[in-house]
Amino acid sequence: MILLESLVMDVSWILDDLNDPQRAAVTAPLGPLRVLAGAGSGKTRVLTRRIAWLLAVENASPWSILAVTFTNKAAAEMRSRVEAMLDQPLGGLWVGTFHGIAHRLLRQHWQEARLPRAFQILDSDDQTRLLKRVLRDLNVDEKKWPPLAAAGFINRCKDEMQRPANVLDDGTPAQRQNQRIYATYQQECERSGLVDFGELLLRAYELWRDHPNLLTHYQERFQHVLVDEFQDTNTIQYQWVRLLSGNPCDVFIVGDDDQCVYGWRGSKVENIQKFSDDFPGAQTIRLEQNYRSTGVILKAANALIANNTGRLGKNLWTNAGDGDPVQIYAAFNETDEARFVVERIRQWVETGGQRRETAILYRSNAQSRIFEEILVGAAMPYRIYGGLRFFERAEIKDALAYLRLVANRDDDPSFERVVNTPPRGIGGRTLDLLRDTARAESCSLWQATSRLLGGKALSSRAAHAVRRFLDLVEALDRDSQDQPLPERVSHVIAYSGLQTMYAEDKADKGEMRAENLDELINVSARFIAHCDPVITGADPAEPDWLNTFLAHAALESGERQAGAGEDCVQLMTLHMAKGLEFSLVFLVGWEEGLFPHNRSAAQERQLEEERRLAYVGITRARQRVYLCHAEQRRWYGKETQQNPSRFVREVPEALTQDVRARVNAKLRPKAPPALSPAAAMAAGGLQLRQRVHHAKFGEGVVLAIEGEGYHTRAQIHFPAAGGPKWLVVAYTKLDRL
DNA sequence: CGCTGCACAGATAGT
DNA sequence: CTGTGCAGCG
Repeated sequence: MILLESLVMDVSWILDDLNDPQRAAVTAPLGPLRVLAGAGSGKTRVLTRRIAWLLAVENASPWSILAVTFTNKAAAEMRSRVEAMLDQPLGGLWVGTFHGIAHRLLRQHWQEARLPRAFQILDSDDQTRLLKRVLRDLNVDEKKWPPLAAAGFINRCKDEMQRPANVLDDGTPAQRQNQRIYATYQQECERSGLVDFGELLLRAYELWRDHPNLLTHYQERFQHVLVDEFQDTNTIQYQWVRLLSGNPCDVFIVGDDDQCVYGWRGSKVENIQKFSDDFPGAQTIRLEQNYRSTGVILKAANALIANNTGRLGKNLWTNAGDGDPVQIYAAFNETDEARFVVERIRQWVETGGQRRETAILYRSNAQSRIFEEILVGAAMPYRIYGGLRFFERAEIKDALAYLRLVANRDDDPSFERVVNTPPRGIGGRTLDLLRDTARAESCSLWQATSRLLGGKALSSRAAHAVRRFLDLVEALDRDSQDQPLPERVSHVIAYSGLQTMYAEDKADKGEMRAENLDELINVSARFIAHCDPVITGADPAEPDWLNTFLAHAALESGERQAGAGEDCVQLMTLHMAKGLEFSLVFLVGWEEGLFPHNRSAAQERQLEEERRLAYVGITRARQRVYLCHAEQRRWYGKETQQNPSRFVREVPEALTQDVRARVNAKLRPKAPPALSPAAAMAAGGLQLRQRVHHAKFGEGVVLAIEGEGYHTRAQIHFPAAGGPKWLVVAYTKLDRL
């Protein structure tokens, strides 16, 4: 094989730095291939090299390759890596998420998919809002049938490729009710030209299933299909890949069953396990050498994941030495935990480490708050990923709703969202009438409103207000039609009255919201500048920028790149951290109830998924990992006692080291020594901005004081000692200057 | 109709 | 603690 290659051409640039199994995967003969790639074993590298191999050695056209990833970020990175490697843009190459690719197909074949040309995408928030309305229409009590539960049911159905008609009737009233809600919701979506995330996949699947000529076209075109993170595919994604891969097929899938953490979204770890059954002749290659972590980190991760059953099994190993033990820190409470972490990062930076090489990983976003607070206090640059994203902000959704109405008048959720935003005198009564009419005539709210305006049903005052709204949207459309997108966005924000409404809102966040609206204009301008119509599915000849942008807003989480270049501590959920690596990793909140989460601990299947998440967390670390848990934590505003997570115990003791809580131990409330009068005076007498002297740190200034009595801590900036320090006042001798 | 204030429930993860 | 829903007043 090697000999043959050297005769044909020099392929060392593709294969040089690969180990044997990696090379075997990259150069494998065409046909179904499964690569089981452990954490840190060079998975992404193998995928990108395989694409390069197909292009350079197998003479594949970029046109014939489809690569699927799970996040937009991963897709963008893969494309740029391959393009960099081959030193040329590869326009014909399709790289994207399942949702992105499905969307592109539906835009291109909207007629065959029986969708209106300007169909819009519902994000989960939109979906829940729409469901609330559906539940009201069906007279279902929201208390008994939470909209979120209904959304869960519908999404599960779609993930399992079930239309309302083929939902299994198990005879329970609950199932019937859910089915009824699903059917009504679906009708509403159809009428409004709306497609939710699950629908994107299901429609794309049905598009091919019901149009054999289209399917054949794509089967012939995509000779080579590559799927990353295959362990996270759900039923419909799996079937979609099967449908696309004709026979013979070249399907190259990469995944790690131990990193399947999206079961809640319908992903099936079985998919990667049964691949070899469904794709005859499939070969399997295991990548087991880890290039990322120390021996101790790998052993810890291996020991933990060994508690799971039904794994495909692999044995991760490394050439690297053992390295430091896993550090375990038992914090008093969440504040102590955060202080400890930030202090250790400060030490890391002090000894020459980079902040961007450190990560704080938590189970749920709510945990980020306290870290943010402490990081701000320590003046340490940080970046939080996830949380409330740009396109999810209320003011942005308002603006997008106007834009969506401009694109498609029948978009009922958008209509409802802004019909009275800013307030123009359209209240609940009027809206009820509009809804009833729409329902009675099976038409959209927009159409119902137009009809009502022709009759006498509306009071003259309501009719006037409603007419103003319709005229406004028509005018927004007409007056901005010939403008480029950013001007259009700007026009809509200004003339809809949103800009004024938020600018005049003196309450807490008005000003920031007005700024965000301005930012939306910039975002749309950047979108035009950087968007590749080929990637987003726009018709390159005559892109419908408005629709393309609206789809982008729904599909792309819209995290802001600002500050990405700065050297920042990285904060994110364990889920988001999958695929990333850091030198120093803090895994925080390892407490029963929090991680594993309460709702997952009862069921073995879910517990195993939590364990895989723990595995993902540990294997993110190159050099050193900390497991932190707090004994007490504020939850829902009240203090709760917490026990260490079982996952802490599942790391063998021989690999761990307990961090002795020095200063922090003294803070524990257990039998606190009586506060001496002198200490009380010392604590009470300290003031902000006061200048003090410390025997070791020299002169300093008090930046912050918190706690009271015995617990009082002060943050004091000591220039001579290199920055601010938190001191327990009762234990510190400070001279006031 | 629109606003304010109060009661209440609710938070795992993300395309 | 925070966002949402609903009642009651201006």
